[in-house]
Amino acid sequence: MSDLLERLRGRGWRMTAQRRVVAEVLDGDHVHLTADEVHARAAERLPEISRATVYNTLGELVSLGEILEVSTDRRAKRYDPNAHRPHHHLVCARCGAIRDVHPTGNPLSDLPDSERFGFAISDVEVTYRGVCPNCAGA
Amino acid sequence: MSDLLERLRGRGWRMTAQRRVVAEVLDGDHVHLTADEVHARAAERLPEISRATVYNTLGELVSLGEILEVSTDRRAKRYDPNAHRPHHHLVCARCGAIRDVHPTGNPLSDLPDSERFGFAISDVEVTYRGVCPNCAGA
DNA sequence: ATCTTACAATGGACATTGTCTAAGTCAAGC
DNA sequence: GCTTGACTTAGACAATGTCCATTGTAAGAT
Repeated sequence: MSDLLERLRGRGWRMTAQRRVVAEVLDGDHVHLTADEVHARAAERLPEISRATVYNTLGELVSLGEILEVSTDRRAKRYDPNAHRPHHHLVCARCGAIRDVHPTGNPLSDLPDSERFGFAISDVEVTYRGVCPNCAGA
Repeated sequence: MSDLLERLRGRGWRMTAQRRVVAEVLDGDHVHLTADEVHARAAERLPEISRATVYNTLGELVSLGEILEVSTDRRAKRYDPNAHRPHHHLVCARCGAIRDVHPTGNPLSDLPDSERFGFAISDVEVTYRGVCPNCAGA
């Protein structure tokens, strides 16, 4: 267990049983869970936790910069605990598995001024899609 | 009007009044409409057209490679008639406006083998986000 | 021109994901 | 141990999209 709970408490986050279990669910493996998956895992330990609370808590953690929202498909948003190192995503077109990746280079420098249309660009998001070894082997 | 309808007919697409108006709606300006916006514009000319038909027709046009689906936010998918020249998107973080952009370079070459995890990568999608001149001026 | 038939359109129910609200509950400070 | 404002809850609601059974029709065959 990392110091996520400590950091949150230090920021004046009111600590409730619900928030604790949500934070602990995310503070494990670097997988990319949906809100409902987080809710299911949280409910194993705190059966009465409501969906709304999970949604609220996830939204707060995103605002606090402790986790990232990832939308790689039209389905549910996923939550990425790896918020402290910039990265992009590699998604399996078959099974939807997501890996964090760290490309070299900066896509921003690939966009000439003439293609910026006066926008003040603040962020670039890159999603690689392909078939993972698991799905390809089948 | 381009030759979109001709191309579709040539591919054996059964031409109905509904499909014609949907194709014609898309065959105009290179804007990025949602399915419901397409439905609204189509209904101006064919008031009885149903939502399901618009969804079906858009899905078919995507399968045929005549238009592209774009998902730049968590809201509705948008449809991009500019399917014949590869491009990426620049999205206004305030108003959601979308522009097609053509970055130089190839993001694929920025992803070393060690970061591919055995995936057979087939596609890269780049989304630039920022504030458009309109929203910045306000 | 009419018939035939497979393919398309329709409307409405349903599914998924997420948001909102009013009322009850509780963590943390006094 | 109170008090209080923040938190949680259940369920209604919203937005987008999909599915299905029924009805309609485009286009080839006669």
